[in-house]
Amino acid sequence: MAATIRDVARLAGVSTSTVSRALSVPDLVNATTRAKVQSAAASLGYAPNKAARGLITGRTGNIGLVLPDLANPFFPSVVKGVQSRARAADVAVFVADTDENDLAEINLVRALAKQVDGLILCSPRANADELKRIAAETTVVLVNRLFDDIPAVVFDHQDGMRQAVAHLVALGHQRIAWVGGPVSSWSSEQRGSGLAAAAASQGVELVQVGHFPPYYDGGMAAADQVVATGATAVIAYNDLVAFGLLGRLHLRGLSVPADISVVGIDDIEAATMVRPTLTTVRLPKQQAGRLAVELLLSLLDEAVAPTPEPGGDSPGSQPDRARAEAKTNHRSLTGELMVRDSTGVAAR
Amino acid sequence: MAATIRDVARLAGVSTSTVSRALSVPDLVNATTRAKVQSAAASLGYAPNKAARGLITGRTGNIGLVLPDLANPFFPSVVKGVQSRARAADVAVFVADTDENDLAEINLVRALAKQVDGLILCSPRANADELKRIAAETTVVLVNRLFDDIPAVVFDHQDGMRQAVAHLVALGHQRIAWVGGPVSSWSSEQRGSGLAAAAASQGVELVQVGHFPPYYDGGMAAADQVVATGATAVIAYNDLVAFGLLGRLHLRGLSVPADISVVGIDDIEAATMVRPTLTTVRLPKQQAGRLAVELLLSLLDEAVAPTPEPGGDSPGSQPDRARAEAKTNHRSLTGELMVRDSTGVAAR
DNA sequence: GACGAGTCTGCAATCGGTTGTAGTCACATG
DNA sequence: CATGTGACTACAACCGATTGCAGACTCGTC
Repeated sequence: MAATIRDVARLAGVSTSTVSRALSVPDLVNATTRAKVQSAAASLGYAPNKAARGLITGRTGNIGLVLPDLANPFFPSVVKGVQSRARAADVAVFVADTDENDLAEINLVRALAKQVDGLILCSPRANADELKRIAAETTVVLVNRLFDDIPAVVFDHQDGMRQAVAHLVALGHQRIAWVGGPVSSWSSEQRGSGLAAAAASQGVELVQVGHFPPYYDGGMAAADQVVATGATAVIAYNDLVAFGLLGRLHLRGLSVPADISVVGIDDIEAATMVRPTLTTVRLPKQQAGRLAVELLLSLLDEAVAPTPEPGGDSPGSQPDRARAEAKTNHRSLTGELMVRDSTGVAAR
Repeated sequence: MAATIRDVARLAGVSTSTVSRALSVPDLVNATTRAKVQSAAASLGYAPNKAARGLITGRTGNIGLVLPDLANPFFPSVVKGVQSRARAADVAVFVADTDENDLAEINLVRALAKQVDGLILCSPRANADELKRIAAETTVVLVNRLFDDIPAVVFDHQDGMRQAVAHLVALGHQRIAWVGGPVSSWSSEQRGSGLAAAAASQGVELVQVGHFPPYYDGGMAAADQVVATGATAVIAYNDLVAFGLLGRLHLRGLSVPADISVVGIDDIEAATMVRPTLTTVRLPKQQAGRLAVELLLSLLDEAVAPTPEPGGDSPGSQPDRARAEAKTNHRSLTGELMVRDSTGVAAR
């Protein structure tokens, strides 16, 4: 069906090796030969077979993207970022949805790992040991999770939470509820501790109302507990949970923000579609996706053209530099508070 | 790194061909040999290299899924359906988002086509000629679009629109507005004509207010024209557009459903998160995805073990049966009206 | 005990590329 | 004119699997 390198070679009157070189390392072949080959290739619409190339080079030109739940609008944004960047580098992206299931997650990772050059794990639920093992046998970039020295792109939750708390404090809130996400979620932990720090430094009370599924229903389930805390403002693990809070609060006849202020995290598109529109911390999701790809690609390049063995000739020297280098594999993106209608001056 | 077939062969004390057969066509090898091979393979954690296999078999074990916009929650649902079914068949899925851009669409298709066994095109925007060409050079299944004999999974918009109109008629609405989607959208056309038919047969007036982008902003833009028509009810191209209508109507101080009823199409999750909750036609999105994969896989099987040439021995005979067979490549799924708070008895 | 039939297994070619190595050729130099 | 040099290009092995074909082996039968 498709043209092979042999077809091109025949048409150009050269050998297949010359074709291969003319197309991948043009400097190695004579200019006139190169031109012949290139025009032959063009006229046949030749494109090298990725599988065949991968067989010999050991690289597939594909990457994998594993995430918990495509139905959560947070993730499609990341996917878009990943795709746009990957496309520019001419690599294709396998996308896999784990349905928030950590078992499915490691199975998918295992299955994908063999077909890709590297993997991007977005908000992985896997535990530390599994993560460690995965990273040991595959090139991996984490998004929205930090673990050891595994390269990662994360959001600066400390800062995001600080912004949210500052906003609420300015509105007079003194007692803020926090609706946590899944226990296995790194970002939930980060957001929680970021909040705790922010609340402490800004002199307000923070009360956690537990862990809830990161869906609308999770927010519904949390709402009554939030009300019971007597807090005048609540920060939700993510926007979906915030929506659930809004829904249940409305059912109970409580008015937002008059009776209670609600803050989300993520800034998914729907945040401006609900009423009241949702005050939330916007995370640069697409950018995270793009950065993750860049990080991954640079790691892959590095692997093929390895930098001099760290400490190879002078073992133990410059440990600080080594650590600093490792640090550069962690990119932190800051969020931005979007103030909308769901927050107002504290009740009472 | 990973174990190859040679490693297994060595460990089992047989040749690579025996290993290959023992694992793929077990009947061909002696039971004891087979057991030896299988345990060797298991102990090495052997899994055949897909690229190498693909090289000789011509099949990659991958499929591609192309869709207009992952940010529209309609599509992630389809993706989920596709993935769950594909995973069961051990095929991996490339996902590509075209950003509603028909040019990007054909480029992506072209790029993907070489790396996959088949393609699922979801709500493709490509025109007829391009579609024809694509289908000619790749195994393709369409979702949410019908064209010629290309295998497809579609939704029965006739019926969905009939349900929506019946609901509105029962509420006393006599003049219904229709907010169309993109002009290049097949489903918009279908929904429009389905509506026209339903309105005619049920004796109510239908007024189209043009074509709008399938986003929240499209609904915002359409709302004022809808109001100007004097219609007491409006059906939107999809839920996102309906949300936009709700938003703009609210801004204008109109109350839904007291002043005007709003109906969406899709039933994305957010339909129950907005206020008022949205009456909408639920489309079985995941099922569509699953069916599309099944259709695609069966077509691929067929291609490898082709059925007797249609009309080969008795040309021209049984044209009806042939046509009926072609028809079986079109699956139609019916939607279901979800009545919620955005529809009520007609104003006045 | 030899031969035929029937099973099973191994050899080797093949898929479409890449790449180390050896060979060709033109040219310049002694 | 013979030889050395450098710049290209062709040959062939190889990546990891699959598969047609032929050889080996077992067993039953005459």
